Amino acid sequence: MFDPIPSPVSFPKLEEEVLTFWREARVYEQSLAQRAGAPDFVFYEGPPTANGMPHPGHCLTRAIKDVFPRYKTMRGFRCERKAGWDTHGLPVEVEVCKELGIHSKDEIEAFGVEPFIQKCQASVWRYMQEWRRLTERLGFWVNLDEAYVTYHQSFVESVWWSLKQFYDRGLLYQGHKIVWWWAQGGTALSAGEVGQGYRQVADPSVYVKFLLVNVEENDPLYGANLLVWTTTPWTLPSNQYAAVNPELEYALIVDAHEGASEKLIIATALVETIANKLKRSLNVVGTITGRELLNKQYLPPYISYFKRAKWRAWYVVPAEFVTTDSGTGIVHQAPAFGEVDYAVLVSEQAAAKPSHIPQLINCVGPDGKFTAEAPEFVRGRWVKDCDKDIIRDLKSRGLLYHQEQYLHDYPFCWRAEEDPLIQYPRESWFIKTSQFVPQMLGNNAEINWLPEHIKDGRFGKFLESNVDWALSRERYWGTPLPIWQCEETGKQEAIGGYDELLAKPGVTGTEVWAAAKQANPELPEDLKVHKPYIDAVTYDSPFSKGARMKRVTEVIDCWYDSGAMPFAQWGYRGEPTGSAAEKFKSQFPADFISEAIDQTRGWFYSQLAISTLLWGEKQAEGSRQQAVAAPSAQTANSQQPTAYPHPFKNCIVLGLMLGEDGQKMSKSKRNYREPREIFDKYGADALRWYLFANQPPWTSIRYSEQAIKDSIPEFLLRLWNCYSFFVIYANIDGWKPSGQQAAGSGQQAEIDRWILSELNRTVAIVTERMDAYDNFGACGALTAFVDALSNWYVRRNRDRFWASDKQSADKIAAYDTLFECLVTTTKLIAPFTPFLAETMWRNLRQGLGSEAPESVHLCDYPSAKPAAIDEVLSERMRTVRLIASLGRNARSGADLKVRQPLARVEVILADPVHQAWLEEHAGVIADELNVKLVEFSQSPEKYVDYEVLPNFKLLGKKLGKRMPLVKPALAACDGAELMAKLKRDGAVQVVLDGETVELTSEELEVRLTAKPGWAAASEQGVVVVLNTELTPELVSEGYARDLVRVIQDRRKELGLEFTDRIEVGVESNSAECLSALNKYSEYISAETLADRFSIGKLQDADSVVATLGEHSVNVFVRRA
RNA sequence: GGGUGCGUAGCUCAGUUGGUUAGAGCGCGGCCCUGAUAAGGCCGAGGUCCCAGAUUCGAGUUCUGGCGCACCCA
Repeated sequence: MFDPIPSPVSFPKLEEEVLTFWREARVYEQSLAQRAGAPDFVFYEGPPTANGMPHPGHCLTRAIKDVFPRYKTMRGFRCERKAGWDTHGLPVEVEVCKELGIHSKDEIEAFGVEPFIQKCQASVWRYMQEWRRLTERLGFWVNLDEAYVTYHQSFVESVWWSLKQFYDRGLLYQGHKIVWWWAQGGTALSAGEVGQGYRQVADPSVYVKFLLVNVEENDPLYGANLLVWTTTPWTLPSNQYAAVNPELEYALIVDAHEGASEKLIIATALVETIANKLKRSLNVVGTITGRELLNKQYLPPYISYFKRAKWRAWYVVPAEFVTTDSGTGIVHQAPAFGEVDYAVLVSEQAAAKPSHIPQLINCVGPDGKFTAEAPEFVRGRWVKDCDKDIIRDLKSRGLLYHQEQYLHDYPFCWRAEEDPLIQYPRESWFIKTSQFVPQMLGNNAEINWLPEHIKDGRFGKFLESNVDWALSRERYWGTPLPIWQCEETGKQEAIGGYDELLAKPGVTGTEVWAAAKQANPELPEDLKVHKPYIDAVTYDSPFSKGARMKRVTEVIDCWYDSGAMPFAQWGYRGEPTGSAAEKFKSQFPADFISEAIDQTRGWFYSQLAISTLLWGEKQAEGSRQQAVAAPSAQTANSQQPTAYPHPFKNCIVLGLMLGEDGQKMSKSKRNYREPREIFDKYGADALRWYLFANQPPWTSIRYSEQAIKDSIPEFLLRLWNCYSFFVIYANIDGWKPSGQQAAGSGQQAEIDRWILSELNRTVAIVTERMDAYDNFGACGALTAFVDALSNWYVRRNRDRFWASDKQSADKIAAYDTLFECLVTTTKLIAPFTPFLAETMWRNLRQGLGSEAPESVHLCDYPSAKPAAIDEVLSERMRTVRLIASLGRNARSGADLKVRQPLARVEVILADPVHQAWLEEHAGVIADELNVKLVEFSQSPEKYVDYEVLPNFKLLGKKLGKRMPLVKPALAACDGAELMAKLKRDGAVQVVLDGETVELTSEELEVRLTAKPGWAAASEQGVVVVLNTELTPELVSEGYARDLVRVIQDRRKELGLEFTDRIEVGVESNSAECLSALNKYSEYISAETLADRFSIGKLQDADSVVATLGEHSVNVFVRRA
């Protein structure tokens, strides 16, 4: 006996039961233990930040991360799934600041770094429970209990180890970086934060004259001014260069107005635009190329306020970014306040002699106020407030040529809305990733990206434009940068671990941590490698006697943490042996990772960059490349290079999930539902199936509650109904599996052979698709199979299950077949909808004997039996289904409902190849269409027109340009004649361009259409014609079928069991009708399990009124 | 401004190496079937496959240029 199926089914409730079972039976652990010694399938969890509530978009990520490991496990691999948490970074600090009601770094310092980071550590887990719950409830199997955590000491030390490798190889250096700077708060903002703060504002746009100097008197440029454009007047005191595009043409103009005359240089293309602005004409007296302007010196607007050393400034430099879209074609350059400007300085520095390297001109302090080097009238003032005064000053000195307002988007601080951000140079630590672009590209080339365009598209392009990784952050809660610096000489060294630090000579400062721990024993040990405790640890400088080594103050970008997880999750520090080394080696590189597309520059990059720099490429036989990680003297335990790709081989890049309104998901807009609500209402499987089956995972997906809901009837419920049907009747009949699979003998019913063929075809497709990481394709095959099972196999075979002889071989074969289909399907769907699969399995396995695993997730994935696949049979059955469909279509057109039996249908096939087989199976068609006779017409001309069409695909190559002539030439012939000739000779001749061409039947396609006037339907070379004549016998039988239906409805209404016997009575004014029913009383009784069928009232039974044809009938039903 | 991706039915999306009648689901209207079924089937309305060029005998599909949207970068 199988357990009876609850009705109506509640998937969420079943899922909760499954969760309990998984937990209690430790099924995940078993699934791993079972694969001990099996080949590893390596999965990396990209660490989420448990610093916000999870939303449906996270469900997609977590579902995709689940389905492939489950699949691979069932396919025989061992797939450990170590969870991870990303715990460092500014977002955590901001959360804590919010809680404390503070904003700036000063306020954090005032609060105290020590309690601050303690709060950060405690705050990281704010939403942990939600994340755990989501993970578990979604059915994402991952080892949460042994998750890696980026603030843990072992993780931090692993990161230090890798940074030490880079430092020792000269890949970690200090430099400047232009950042978006919140001057009032004294902090840089990340790109994401900057993006949040853009607002449209009007800024002054000024055209300023820079007089060319050191020009010969006879030079046409003598006395000329560069007309320079800027929208940030406050940067003019820090002017360093003027940039032109060497490829552009510039005009020397003479502007005479108000009695004066001045010589100006502007881009030729902009002369007219500027003249229009001034509302006067400008006289072009000569032209000069941008290239010729290079290196010309000019007088900067505020020269006297900056003390220049021996290096050069204030001359014309080339810059490709200069365009004629706006301005003057000459751009003021203040490298301190713009990333592109800064790049110009860097290239000038590179070109300069070592003794004359230009330095950055910057007369603004980190507080956003002008310094002593600035003109006196702005000193000490906030730069943005000085725009007007500077403009006034320029005007009074005759340097201002033109001024206007300029509308543009400008970023403000998202935490202090009134504070505009400025670009500002900060000292920063960099990793020299740009040196490794070829290696990173080589590594990338070997990765299997899904979708493929990521490789050479977004990700590849990003790698090509690689700039050095700005690693450091002037913040508090992050992995401390492990560089200690000599306070005397400034010399530095990297430290690769806490123990290494403690082993240094003359170490002091550890007592700071010890004291803190004593004061608060609850403090996690992990904090001792964090600020401020680690900063307190100093040691004797090897560089200068008596000096101390102190740590630099920075922490690192938390993206580095995430990218280091392939080794840091095990705390691996390059040891050749030991447990961390073993774990690392067996779990590197990953076979599979997945995140959304926003991780292109995030985790995908951080992993690839770190891995490529650390391990390079193993040299293949005859490889053209040197391994990049060649061991050097300083890195004695440097790692062996690894073959590309690493650290991941296959990566599914998910699309972003949008809210119900197509906008970004946002809590405030309420454009999505909390995952928990979805689980309670529809269940995790419904959500998972929606995510897997509705679209390829990389398309951006619009959250749709309706679509989640729809996945229940479309797939889950349809399968469930097949399963439910099986259990109901198997229990009624006391069926027990024979232990043998459905018989493969010649005796096997064709339809059984058919569904098993479909089943095996499905298995083949699903495994092939899943091996290619295509869950969408796999789901499509599963949907098609469940449809075939439900809407053809089960429906067509109900009679076999209802047969009264419980031991009939045919009945048992039907059970065997359906059982095999269900068991196999259950395993097939297990990775996708693990809960439904488990529920079905736990019941069905009772038919499999005691050896059957207790969980479907402990089973091996089915493999296709090629011998069971019969493509010809598939095609034949498709034709049967097509005929049935056309027959119903024809009935509908003739207004003849299916319950009305008809005498005959005629079927006409354009291609008779399967006709003989179909004739043998005419019974199925007759039954489906409720007709007495199915004929395959030999003389169909009276019903159909033939249309002979060319097979374009085949003929296109053969005929080329004559192709368009074929269709009209064929249409001009009589279709029936062509058809006859084709049948006889296998080919026909047509004349094209005066030339006779022979076309074989293979090169032609014959279409049939029903002639008008018949109850007929046609499609794809098949016509079905109904005989619509109704005899009194047929009408009577129709009444009987109608009545059966009424009685069945009534049984349901009365809540009778499937097996209950009943008594039936009917009364009617129509003697004709009653006699018709009486004639079919045996049929009616058999169909409805009636012990007695009588004309007249039944006592103790309410009647229902039914309409049979024209007649009204009272029907009585009661339990026998 | 640059890069990447996407524009197919009212909505959500499929559409294989180019092949001549462009599909599915939902929704809408009508009908049918059903003692496993919260299902299922049939019919109907609904499409300038974003636009324009090019290649080709033939383009939703390939190429070029626009337009629109999204994301990333500036």
